[in-house]
Amino acid sequence: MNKRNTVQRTLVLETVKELRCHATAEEVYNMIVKKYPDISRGTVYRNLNLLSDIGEIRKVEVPGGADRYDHLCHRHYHARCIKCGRLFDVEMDFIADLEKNIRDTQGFEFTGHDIIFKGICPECNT
Amino acid sequence: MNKRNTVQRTLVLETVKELRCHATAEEVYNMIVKKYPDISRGTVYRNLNLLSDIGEIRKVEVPGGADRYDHLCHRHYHARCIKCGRLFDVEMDFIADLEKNIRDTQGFEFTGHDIIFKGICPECNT
DNA sequence: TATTTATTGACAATGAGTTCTTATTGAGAT
DNA sequence: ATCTCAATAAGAACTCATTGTCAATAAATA
Repeated sequence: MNKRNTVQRTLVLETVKELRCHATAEEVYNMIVKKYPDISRGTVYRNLNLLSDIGEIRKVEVPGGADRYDHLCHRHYHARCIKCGRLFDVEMDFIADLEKNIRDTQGFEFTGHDIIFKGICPECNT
Repeated sequence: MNKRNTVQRTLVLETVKELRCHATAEEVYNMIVKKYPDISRGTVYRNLNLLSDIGEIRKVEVPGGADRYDHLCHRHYHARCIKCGRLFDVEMDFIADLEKNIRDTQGFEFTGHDIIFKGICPECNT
């Protein structure tokens, strides 16, 4: 099951890099389709997953929204407005060793974490 | 727009309490439907959202998985197995003042947070 | 060049959740 | 106790993001 270099795969990787941080699959698709109209959505999804599996890009799963794909930019957290439901980036240092605080891992092998803050966004707070 | 006490609403609340922590909407629905076969999925979703809006239960949004609903047990964090997708409780002190670390709140009024660890559970790690 | 098989495009299917329409019902007013 | 009517329910249809299926295509290699 070795990987092949396809035009489509290369385009997906290039486009994620080009779009910088947290592009959605749809955004990547829309960008590619301008230059390569025959590409299918499925191919974009498949390659985004494959590229994140082999560590070329990072998948950021977002509750209540489309997954985001980052080229290797800084790790960050998110906040959701409890009124309008929108998601925002939070300016806070990434806590790399948060897993150390877990008392009893119970055999779980931790590989990372997400933090989702909740609150009311400026626009809803009037 | 005042709330009414309906049989269905009561059932949803009772069931979330009964199932203890982090039940999904689907689990709540499956439990209720045994005793009350006419309830609709929509009603369960609507009431879970309503009950969490008024603070009777707590919604835990899980990236890459269905939302969970906790009865008001002690605040705690969760871990999601990236292989089987199941959710586990994590034994770690609640960080009450985590919001203090946010550099620029940008007018956002924070009211809380969730942390979801990722990793591989003991059963999947064999 | 021929062969093998990973990958693609097209699109159906899924999962989670929301929204629509119509009918019903809880609870305050009479 | 009955009336009234907005809140709510049932059930279907829908959205959105994503995955699965499969015949056709095209990289890698032999």
